[in-house]
Amino acid sequence: MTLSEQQLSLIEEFGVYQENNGFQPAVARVMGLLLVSDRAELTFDEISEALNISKSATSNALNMLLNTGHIEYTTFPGDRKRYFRIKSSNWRDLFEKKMEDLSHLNGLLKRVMDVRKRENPIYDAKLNDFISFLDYMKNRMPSLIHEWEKTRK
Amino acid sequence: MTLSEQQLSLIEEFGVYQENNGFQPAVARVMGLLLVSDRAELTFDEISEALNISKSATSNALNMLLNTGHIEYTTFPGDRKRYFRIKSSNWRDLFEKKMEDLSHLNGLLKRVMDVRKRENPIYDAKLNDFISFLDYMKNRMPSLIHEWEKTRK
DNA sequence: AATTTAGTTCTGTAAATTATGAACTAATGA
DNA sequence: TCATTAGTTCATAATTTACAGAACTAAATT
Repeated sequence: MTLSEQQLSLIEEFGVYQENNGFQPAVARVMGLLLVSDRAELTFDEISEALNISKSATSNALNMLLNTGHIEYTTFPGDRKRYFRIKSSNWRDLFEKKMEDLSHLNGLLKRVMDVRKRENPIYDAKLNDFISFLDYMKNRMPSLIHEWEKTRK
Repeated sequence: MTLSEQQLSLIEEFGVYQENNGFQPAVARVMGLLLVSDRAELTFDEISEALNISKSATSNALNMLLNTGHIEYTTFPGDRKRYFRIKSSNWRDLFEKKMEDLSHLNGLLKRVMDVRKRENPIYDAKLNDFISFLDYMKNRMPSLIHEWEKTRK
């Protein structure tokens, strides 16, 4: 399997992006490779060779991605290899994780408001604003998604 | 300055949350402390003592947060100390960063679609869907924010 | 039965991160 | 003038992480 310059640099850029989302470097590169490769499904050895990472790193990365539900694999009769691919259903999950993350933040901020006893309540107004903003966004999400789905048909 | 059990554990939880957003542990704790403390403004030594971190770690954390615009300070005549507080304007920025991050992702995904030559275009449909979904969300954001502002008045 | 294949698991370690403590500075106060 | 205050800077120590390489396993193939 050969990768173009563009594919290689996109793997790196996507890799860095996913490192910032908490993935290990090699794990993030595997995701990038499965995303940009011309073939949707790649074997263990193809991944290891394309990214120039050891078998142990490859094994670790693939198992991590399998456990977290980011990839899956198929097999073919009479072929012991597994063919790994990105779980396409996971795109929407990625968005939802960001939203859940904001929800988590909002939970923390609400507890902040409960816990602290500010002598000067001026500082509370802005924080309350933000909390209500996040609540509003969260409430609007389902209808937004619904509206988008309508535009698709 | 004394902190309740609740405040202490909230500092830790918020700290972990911000570590996942790429902040150093001590930096994340300083943000947490400034957020939950009863007084909105704290001095260098109060921060250092409350969190039990060295002066150098405190200095590093405060300068980092000042440089990135997360905190600011006031001074008072005849008092050499600086009084640090969270920049309240930064709440909305936090949300915007998440949105920009999704925008960055979408840019990468569009390039993925350009670069790869999938023999089986079935895998492309889902990705295209997600790209269009992110575009839709981005376009709707300004009006959503506007709507929220109206509910506030 | 021996070899190959498709991985996994187990050390070891290089590199990066994060914090400490000690020495320093620059301004203020006694 | 000497001490104190409010920090900063630097060298270094302690962790953490991330991966390589070698040894291993379990199934299939020869």
